[in-house]
Amino acid sequence: MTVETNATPAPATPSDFIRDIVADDLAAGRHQKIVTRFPPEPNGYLHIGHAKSICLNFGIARENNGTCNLRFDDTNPAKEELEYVDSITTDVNWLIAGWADHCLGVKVKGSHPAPQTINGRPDHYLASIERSSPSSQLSATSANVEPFFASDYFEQLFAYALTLIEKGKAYVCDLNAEDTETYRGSPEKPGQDSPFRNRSIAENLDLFQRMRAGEFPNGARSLRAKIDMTAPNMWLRDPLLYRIRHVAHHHAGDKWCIYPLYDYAHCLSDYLEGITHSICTLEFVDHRPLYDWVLESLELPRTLPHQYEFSKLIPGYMIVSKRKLLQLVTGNVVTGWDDPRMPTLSGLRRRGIPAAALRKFVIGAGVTKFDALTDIAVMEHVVREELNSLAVRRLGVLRPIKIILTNLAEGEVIECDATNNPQDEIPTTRKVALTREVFIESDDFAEVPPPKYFRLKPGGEVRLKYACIIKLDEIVKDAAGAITELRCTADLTTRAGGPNSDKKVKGTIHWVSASHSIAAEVRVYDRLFTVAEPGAEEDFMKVINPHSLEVITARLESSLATATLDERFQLERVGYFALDSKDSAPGKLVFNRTISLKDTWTKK
RNA sequence: UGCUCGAUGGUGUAAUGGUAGCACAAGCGACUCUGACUCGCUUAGUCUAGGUUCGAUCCCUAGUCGGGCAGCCA
Repeated sequence: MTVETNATPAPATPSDFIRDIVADDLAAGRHQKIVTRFPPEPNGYLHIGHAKSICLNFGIARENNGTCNLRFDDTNPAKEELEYVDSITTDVNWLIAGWADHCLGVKVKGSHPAPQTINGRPDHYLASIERSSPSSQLSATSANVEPFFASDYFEQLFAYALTLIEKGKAYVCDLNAEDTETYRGSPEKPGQDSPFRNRSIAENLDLFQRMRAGEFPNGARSLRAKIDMTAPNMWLRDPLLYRIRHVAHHHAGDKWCIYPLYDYAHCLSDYLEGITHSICTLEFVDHRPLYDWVLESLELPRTLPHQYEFSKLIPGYMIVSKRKLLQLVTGNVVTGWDDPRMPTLSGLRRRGIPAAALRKFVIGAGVTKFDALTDIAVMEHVVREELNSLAVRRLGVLRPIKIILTNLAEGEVIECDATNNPQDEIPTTRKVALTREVFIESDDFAEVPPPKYFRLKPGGEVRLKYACIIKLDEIVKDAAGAITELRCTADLTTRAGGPNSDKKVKGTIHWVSASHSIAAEVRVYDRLFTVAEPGAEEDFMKVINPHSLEVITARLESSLATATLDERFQLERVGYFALDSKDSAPGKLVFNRTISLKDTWTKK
């Protein structure tokens, strides 16, 4: 055995203040198994901010051999829809696939918290399905399996409310919304007790049962926690627990006309599922005392979950507010929630961004309590990094300009070997056809070149990648003076294997044969906003980038005709591309540019 | 100004009483049949003032600046 070296290997897993707490709890034996949860409300699409929460909760679960439940926090039927349940389920499955899907907590379809006895005391509990083996496949969409729903706990939540009333810790209040607000006071001024605060337990019990029975109209009464109307923390001034809403619920059906509020339902949902660490964003810090109050007031028999808060992710040049995102959709700034320019998971996926890259980005951003604006360059970096090893190289010209290789005969075809991915350990090749007429990128030619221009210029030479070096002889223009074609000579001795294959030229450019290529629609995206912090703008609609989408008809090497949706391509020297999942069809291909290649020249 | 959370290079994030490290960005260079990738180098930081201590990014006090909270939303 050797003594330990000074070398400190990079930690295999990230470390942050929440993971430290989890590690401490485990070390202290406070929990046998770590259970976290990702609890979206199904009232919209998941976005990149949720990705951070997903990766934190699932990350902690997988690092500790635990479970992370997918739970819909569906306590407000007025705002929620089944469509969102489905899209969220799809997005979560996509993001964790191959990474933490073995930690996904789901339940038997239709199951509810079951009664049990703990130390002689009654209890209710709903565990996630135990996997037969760590690798057994289970997804939220498997047969007879479903995610958790807070609405599955309505019956149990109601029973807990009765208990609270019996303990004198909750009361039915007849104040309307406006008066409730008035009585609550303000941060600097203490509130006043509701005139209904001291109703008898019997009357509260009766009234609450009748609320459930549907005897009262919306807003007529509410169930409130009896805490302290003078508390400095506004959330402790007798917060509402239940409100009357005569509407059907997307998951619970039309069984209920009273619905619990977040602060009451969330902590108890965590408890019922045996959550150990309930992780949310900073705006809930003020709610934590209430979270604890509800659980402690009920004197529950099992170990209580605890809430921890972290700072949400704010990526530069993006907006992550459901309301504003909705404005982009309804205002037709984008084509929908899954528009490839959107920061939604469905948009990012459609754009071609691999889930692994997104994970690397949000995990790399770290977990703190500091309101940080994350540089979008970091995301661009991880996307390129991921795609660099993933994407096969292809030749494609976005904005073609025609070249005539005057020393090649019409119909002559020279086959060239092109590397599919130089990053592979053993790179493979394919054939691309060189013919008399080819297209090159119009950027790769300059009649009046700027300084240090390596590409094609009058009298200059350049290499057509995988083919040979060509020399520009003549620029042909039409009557109006516009360039119609460039006439060049191909030096076939510079082909791979040829006598002059080692000849060096400064520039190597991409190209496609005019006859052996296909036309395809390419959508080139840029950031949606012109400022780093559009969310901080007085009107974010005024800083929308008018050039966020450019639709181009490109010429691509013919092998791309059989491209499939799950493939990723690098058009050499241009960028990374993926087929559009919605608009592309065989014979009418539509590619999305996921991201350009890093360009350290044109920006100078 | 009631409660509450926070402040480390340009950006994000480590270091918990003992050498301020990493990533991205930026700059320079090498390599190159992708001006990509890769590799090397460089620039650049502990909000302020006191205190405790041999020693403070870390602990204490005060201040400054910034965030969050007064839905029958989550």
